[in-house]
Amino acid sequence: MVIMDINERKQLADLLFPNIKHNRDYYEQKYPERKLKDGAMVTRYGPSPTGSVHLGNLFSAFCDMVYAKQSDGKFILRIEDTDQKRAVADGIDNITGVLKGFNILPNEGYTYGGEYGPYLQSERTEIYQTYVKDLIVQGYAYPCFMTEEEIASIKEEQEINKTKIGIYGYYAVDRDLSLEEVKEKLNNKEEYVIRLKSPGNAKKEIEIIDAIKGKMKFPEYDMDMVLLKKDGTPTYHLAHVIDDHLMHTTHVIRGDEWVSSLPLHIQLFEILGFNRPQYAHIAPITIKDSETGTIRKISKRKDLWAGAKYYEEVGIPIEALHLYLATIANTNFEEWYLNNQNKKIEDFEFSFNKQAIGGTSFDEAKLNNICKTYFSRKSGEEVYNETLKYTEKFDKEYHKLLIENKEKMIKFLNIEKDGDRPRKDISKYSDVKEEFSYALDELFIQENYQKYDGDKIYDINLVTDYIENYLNLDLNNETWFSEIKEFAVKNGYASSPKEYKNNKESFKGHVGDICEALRVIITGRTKSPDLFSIMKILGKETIINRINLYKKYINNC
RNA sequence: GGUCUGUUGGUGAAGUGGCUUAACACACCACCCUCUCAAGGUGGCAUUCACGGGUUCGAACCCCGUACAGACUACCA
Repeated sequence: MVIMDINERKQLADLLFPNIKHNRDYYEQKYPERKLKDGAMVTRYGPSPTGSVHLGNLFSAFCDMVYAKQSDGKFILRIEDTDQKRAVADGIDNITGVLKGFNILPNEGYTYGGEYGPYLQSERTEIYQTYVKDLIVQGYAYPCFMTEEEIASIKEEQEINKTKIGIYGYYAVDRDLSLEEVKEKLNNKEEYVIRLKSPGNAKKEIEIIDAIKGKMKFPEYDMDMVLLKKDGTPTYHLAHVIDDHLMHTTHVIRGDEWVSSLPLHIQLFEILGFNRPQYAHIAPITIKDSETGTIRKISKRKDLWAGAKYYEEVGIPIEALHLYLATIANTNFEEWYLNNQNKKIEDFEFSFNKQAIGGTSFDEAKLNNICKTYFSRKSGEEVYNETLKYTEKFDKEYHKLLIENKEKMIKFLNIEKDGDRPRKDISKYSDVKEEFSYALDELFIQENYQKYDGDKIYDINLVTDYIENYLNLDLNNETWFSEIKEFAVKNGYASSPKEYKNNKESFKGHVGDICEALRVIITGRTKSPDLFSIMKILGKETIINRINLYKKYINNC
């Protein structure tokens, strides 16, 4: 075995990369240190355009944004598209579109521009190769001609021997090929990858401090990992190290599926002579599988809510989703927000040591509750306007009705909004149509008492008498209620449920029963927001029409 | 098989050796308020922090072992 000397390595490097013009100093100068204030974090989100975006991606990008923003740093969007095989048409547009749609806005990167581009890894091949060329000269990388079959049989052997799987030490057969041998293989047009010639010793231990997970110990990395693939494009590992160095990332926030490759990344930073960023590995969003009972990562296929599109389609407000992401990002956010109801997410100081270490389970009920609270704090007009944006895209018919009935709808949406106990009955934009189906005649006629789930038939004469002869829509709520009590008493009903309960034989029922009849006839359901408010908005004429509608309904029964 | 990381009520979780008779929120249940619902109020819901050992005057918190779960172990990211 002959180990190449420096001159041979230089020859090899030129042989392998004849077209690389620049040396690494060129890039080091091209991408100088950023001029940011002390403590500013430079974060980056690096999606690969392989399909639809899911909640976990959104969460990761959200964290990047929040930490950069609060420290007056930079949040970079870098597209990690080095694997052409996995690329999906429109993948990139989809990602940028979804991020924008969810109001997660990078301040530098692909489509956002900046001084540290290109931000598409597929356009950075020359940069990666420049550094790899240098690594070959340094003796830290070499061409490996092993075929897929050879590697597979090594893996098989390692499985049988129960040793560590991979290409390292004894198994790295092309590690110390002589220059002549390499030339010969090259002449034979043998295909090759460039592998790291790892200087690590697995018997030694390294310690790494992760901003979220804390102290972690690993054996030193000793595998000859692929740096450049057969087609000359980099693997994730190489691209990560070079990009984050050149873009001056200060904090690598990424999913914790990467912690296992941390020793590799650390080693790459070392042999390349780069300062390394801080790492913050975030826990994946998990779910307890209802079938198996086990905890697993969320899955776009199995979990409806896992896909980013779901939130848009169903009408979850972006801000509410941000609130939810913030509560899973920092464990103390929820309580803070409860105590600081009028503050915004931006006012909260996120910190890595308040970030969950284990998997964070998705809690749909909690999201729902956050949404309800969100809606309850919005005025009727705000809810109207936001709903309009939603229906424009997802419910054209209803959208038209909303526009035609703006004033009226806002009034409905404002029912029981004032005071410190606003209604909490809407959790998403699509609920508006559902919850206020009685508001508009067009919808009500369609629905026509189908929602009524009881089997009572209400006294039409009593209701008609009340509406025609007693109802005064100019009153306020309290006087209205005392009047309907009087009406109840006049007709042999008790004025309160309590009174009725104590003396059932003397009454036909109580005010509540009359209200129930009114409610069902007017709204088609046994539950509704404040009845008098609804009647006021609807007006006497509409109410009378509904009584007639109810008559028809009864006759058909 | 190997490496790494986790394991606190129905759920999300707080907790970094004495302030913990385990916070808070969601869910659930009961009662109250009440014309229905939503909301609100009051109370209930882990005698115990996966299990077994150890260190300590003292442990959910530190150490060791076991079990279980998750991630990685690709020329994918």
